[in-house]
Amino acid sequence: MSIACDTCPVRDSAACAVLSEEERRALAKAGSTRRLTRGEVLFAAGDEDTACATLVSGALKVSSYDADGNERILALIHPSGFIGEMFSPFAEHDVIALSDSQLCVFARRDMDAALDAYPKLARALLRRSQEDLHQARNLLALGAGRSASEQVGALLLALAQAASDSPCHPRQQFDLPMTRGEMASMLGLTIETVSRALGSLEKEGAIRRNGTRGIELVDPARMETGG
Amino acid sequence: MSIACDTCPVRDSAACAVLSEEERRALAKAGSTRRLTRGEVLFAAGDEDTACATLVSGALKVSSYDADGNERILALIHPSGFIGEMFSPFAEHDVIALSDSQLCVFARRDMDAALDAYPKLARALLRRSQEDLHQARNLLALGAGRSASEQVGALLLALAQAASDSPCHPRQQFDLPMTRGEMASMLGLTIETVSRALGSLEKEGAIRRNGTRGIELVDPARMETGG
DNA sequence: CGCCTGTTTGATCAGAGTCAAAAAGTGTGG
DNA sequence: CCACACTTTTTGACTCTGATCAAACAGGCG
Repeated sequence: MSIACDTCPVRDSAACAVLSEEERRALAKAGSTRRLTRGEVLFAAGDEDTACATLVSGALKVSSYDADGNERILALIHPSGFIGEMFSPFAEHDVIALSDSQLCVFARRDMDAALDAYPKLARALLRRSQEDLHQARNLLALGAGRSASEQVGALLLALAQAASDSPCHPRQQFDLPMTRGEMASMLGLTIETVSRALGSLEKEGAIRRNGTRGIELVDPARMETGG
Repeated sequence: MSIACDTCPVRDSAACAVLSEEERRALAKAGSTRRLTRGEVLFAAGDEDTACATLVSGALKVSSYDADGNERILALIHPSGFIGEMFSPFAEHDVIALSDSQLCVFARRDMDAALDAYPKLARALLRRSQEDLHQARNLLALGAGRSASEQVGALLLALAQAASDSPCHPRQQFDLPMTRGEMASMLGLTIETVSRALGSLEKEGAIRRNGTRGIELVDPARMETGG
């Protein structure tokens, strides 16, 4: 099924943006759109019918689970992000919708052919992959030495950044795209600790809360010296 | 200065292995070899004269530093690994030799041209980049929920894996390529905790130690249920 | 309204951090 | 080869942050 590239909200920022109109149309023929509701699984770890996708709207999480079944969130995927195994014979991690999402999905075989046909595309994906790598490493660095409150503060900053339209200024008011439990499993903390951290950040005036999900950044600098 | 690809120990496993003899020779003309001794800095965070390199022998670490100057190791690079910024205008993290190392270095401009000239190379680098991404995420997952001893055990397993010639069996006897402090900063622990963890792993018969650096895996299964 | 899920708050506990000092390696020059 | 200085590792005693257990609270939705 063909995709409406003309009205695609990420047509200028996704990997396929490097293609010409004609090339893009050809690629779109091979792809199909898919909608997910919150909690739906896009890929499950171990899947062998590997595919890949560009996220058009919504948000995804990449998760793994420890021996006791506790989730650990390894990455968030935002619109225009690319996800999926191009080389491993099976999916390494679960990919699940954090909110209702819309994707542009390709069979691996077709994406493989596209890589051969359009060298520009391979380069664009390489670029994305390296950015993802930096994100993953930044998430690693985020945990280093910092206290629980500092970690939560840093996560809020990152989420504010992701919620922003402009590429370098965070939004000062936004809604959390995830539950406390999901924040906890991104940081390796517990729900209670995250909740307390948000409480103390608010008490010392770094943020203001609006209901359970609404966040307003009041004094971002103060979050990095968290109590 | 041209490189002796004919005798290169990673000629079949590095990214350039996908090139033909002739293509490889042409690429080698643009590269130069470099030797580093333990502790030498290959790239420093913020560097603008970005370059990239394939590691021929030895080992590298990718590090960042928190506000107090404490190191956090984000990744290890092993022979045939590729390192360097291809797209970011400056280096994001420090890259430092863990042991005496030998590299094959390319100016970004030349590597860029090579990507255009040899689409196969772009694909090979994409593959490597995705593998690095998985490594980084696995390192993230490694910290989840586990106790200090379990984390140290898992790190030993990963290092045994890396020290092995065969791609899927860990070596049961090997030398640690890093100090206790470096192990600690990979895991976000302290030197003392790492030392104690090694002590208890030995006491309960999971490993045997040979001097400060020598490790023998006795009962790998037991490490994952660490005490 | 009552049920269910998600969040907050409180009290207690344990694992890892910190500070301090002894022990084991490593390298140097006599 | 040994004596010495220096670094790295180990061990010990104590502290503190964040996990755990438990219960109250808030919001959605049938």
